[in-house]
Amino acid sequence: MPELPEVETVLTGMKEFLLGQTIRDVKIFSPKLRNIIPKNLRKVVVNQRVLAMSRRAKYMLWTLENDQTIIIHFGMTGVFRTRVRPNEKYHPEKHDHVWFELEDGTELIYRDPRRFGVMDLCPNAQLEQSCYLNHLGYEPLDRSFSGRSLFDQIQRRKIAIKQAIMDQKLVVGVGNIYASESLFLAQIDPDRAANQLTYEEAVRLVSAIKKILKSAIRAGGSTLRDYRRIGGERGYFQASFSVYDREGQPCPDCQCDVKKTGGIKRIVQGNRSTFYCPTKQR
DNA sequence: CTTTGGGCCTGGACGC
DNA sequence: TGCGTCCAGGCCCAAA
Repeated sequence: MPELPEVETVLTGMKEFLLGQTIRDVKIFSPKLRNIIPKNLRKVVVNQRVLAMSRRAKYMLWTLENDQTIIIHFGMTGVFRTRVRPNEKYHPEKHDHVWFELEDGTELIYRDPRRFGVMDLCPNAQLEQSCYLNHLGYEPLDRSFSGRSLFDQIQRRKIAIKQAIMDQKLVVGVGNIYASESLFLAQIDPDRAANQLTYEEAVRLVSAIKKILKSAIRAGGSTLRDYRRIGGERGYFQASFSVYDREGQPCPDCQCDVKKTGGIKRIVQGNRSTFYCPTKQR
């Protein structure tokens, strides 16, 4: 469950019941995710209050009283679900990896079938220098991420612009879906070399990225397969996709004869699917 | 420095 | 029904 809008939506949902609460217990069922969950997680976390919750890139961060932070990344298929005051004891289901119990009895379960996610600890003071955060680029919704900053960053990049905006060293949080959608809104061909964009195109692209991410957050993210909000609800931004996963269909306000043009095209860039409209995107 | 390709994992859809 | 292949929202790292 991956990109920025999904992480932001889950963060907002989880703040409502986790922020300010004390973690009463933790159990790890399978420590092997992308990295090994630290053995001392339980020891470090139990009886600690969650003082702050935030997001950096696609990472969710829980700041504890003891100046430690829990770092969580959902990989491709990570989800949290809750159980509230269950009558029967919890038995882990397939792919349940970590279980938290809160002071009010709420149980929080991390599930991740493909185990590409991350759960780790880091002292607050070292968080920015940690291997997870130290190389990350601009937050796309920050004012500092502008047409100028993107334009400057891509001057030496010959890769396709679509791959450039998915590079977390440049700008974070933009994954495969929102990269395609942003490039459609900016009317830029995803296969253009990054350093061939004009300044005006960079401005247009940055404003498209911000607009797409904000409206996806308002829609609670996109649910294609695994992603769910904390209460199990689906996001509904997928209903607003212009091009993603719509190969052969007309794009919004399409004036073409789709029988002739073939509609939206799917290409592969860096082993990932890209969807775009060859007529509108140049 | 940048770029490319492989690897990490499981499950679902599809063709035969 | 079963088997093989391909595909999936992310990220890291070695090698060129």
